[in-house]
Amino acid sequence: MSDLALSIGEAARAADLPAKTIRYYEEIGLITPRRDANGYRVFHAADLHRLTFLGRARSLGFSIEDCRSLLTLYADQSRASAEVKAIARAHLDRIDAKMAELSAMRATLDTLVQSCAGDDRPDCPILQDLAGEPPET
Amino acid sequence: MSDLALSIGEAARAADLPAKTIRYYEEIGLITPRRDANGYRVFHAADLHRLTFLGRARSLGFSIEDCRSLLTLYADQSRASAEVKAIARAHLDRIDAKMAELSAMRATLDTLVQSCAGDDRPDCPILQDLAGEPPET
DNA sequence: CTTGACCTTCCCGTCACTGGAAGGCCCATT
DNA sequence: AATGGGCCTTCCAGTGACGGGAAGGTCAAG
Repeated sequence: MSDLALSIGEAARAADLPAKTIRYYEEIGLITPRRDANGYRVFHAADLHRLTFLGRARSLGFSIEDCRSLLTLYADQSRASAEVKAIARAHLDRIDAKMAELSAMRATLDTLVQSCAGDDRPDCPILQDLAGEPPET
Repeated sequence: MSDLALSIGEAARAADLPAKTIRYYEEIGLITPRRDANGYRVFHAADLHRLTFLGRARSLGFSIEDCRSLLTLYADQSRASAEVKAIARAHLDRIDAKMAELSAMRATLDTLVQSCAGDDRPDCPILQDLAGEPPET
């Protein structure tokens, strides 16, 4: 039952988000803070709650649209946890795909870096690979 | 000694890059194909070589600016392989950082997904976590 | 009354493209 | 000669999720 009312700067500090990001979230309809008589945004406890929710979800890599869905589900008392889980699992799959991609890049790059002398001579297996020349065996 | 001369569509097929991407690379100065009398771009062997180089470098995740540097080094016969290696190693470090970030997300998400029943009931540890509620022990 | 720290909106830039519109060119068929 | 289809050209706008910065309003302190 607090009558907490914060300015955007205070909300930014409290939610550990840049004020710019908070304005952006309002612009795309993720939050709708009230306005004071002077036009300043006023953030109450519920707004702060949504902001921290967003900060946490974004830090887990959920897209903005995922966040929008998750917030909707969060507010819906009659939700099915299966819906939440489906979003999370889809995101997990994207993460796995990205990691596989990075892992493949990493493996190739690491091999190339290992094989390059890295001195002041011009010979470079990295450039050779990029140029499509077969590696010397 | 071939007098190979390809249109952008042919070059796109040969280099396995979208024509749009090739035009973009020209726009930002990565390639400078000649022009035919009718204004059409004409790609010769050297252009194709640069395009495949770019395709390979991009597929390894190098940024466009990295690619620009790598192409310059490739063309510079008096380069030091150390310069190439430095770019590659910096990129490797970025990949490692990204993978670590994804890995951390993945671990948290996986735990949450595992703990969610995923049925038609509303109770959801994923939402609880996002909302900042401590997990039930 | 001024200073300085806030706040407001608005617009541009990021990165590496992608999509689409409007129009020109070329070859083949009718 | 006209038409059709498939190329090609340029230009403009949008993507995701903000960040930078300008121009100006507001407010409490000194």
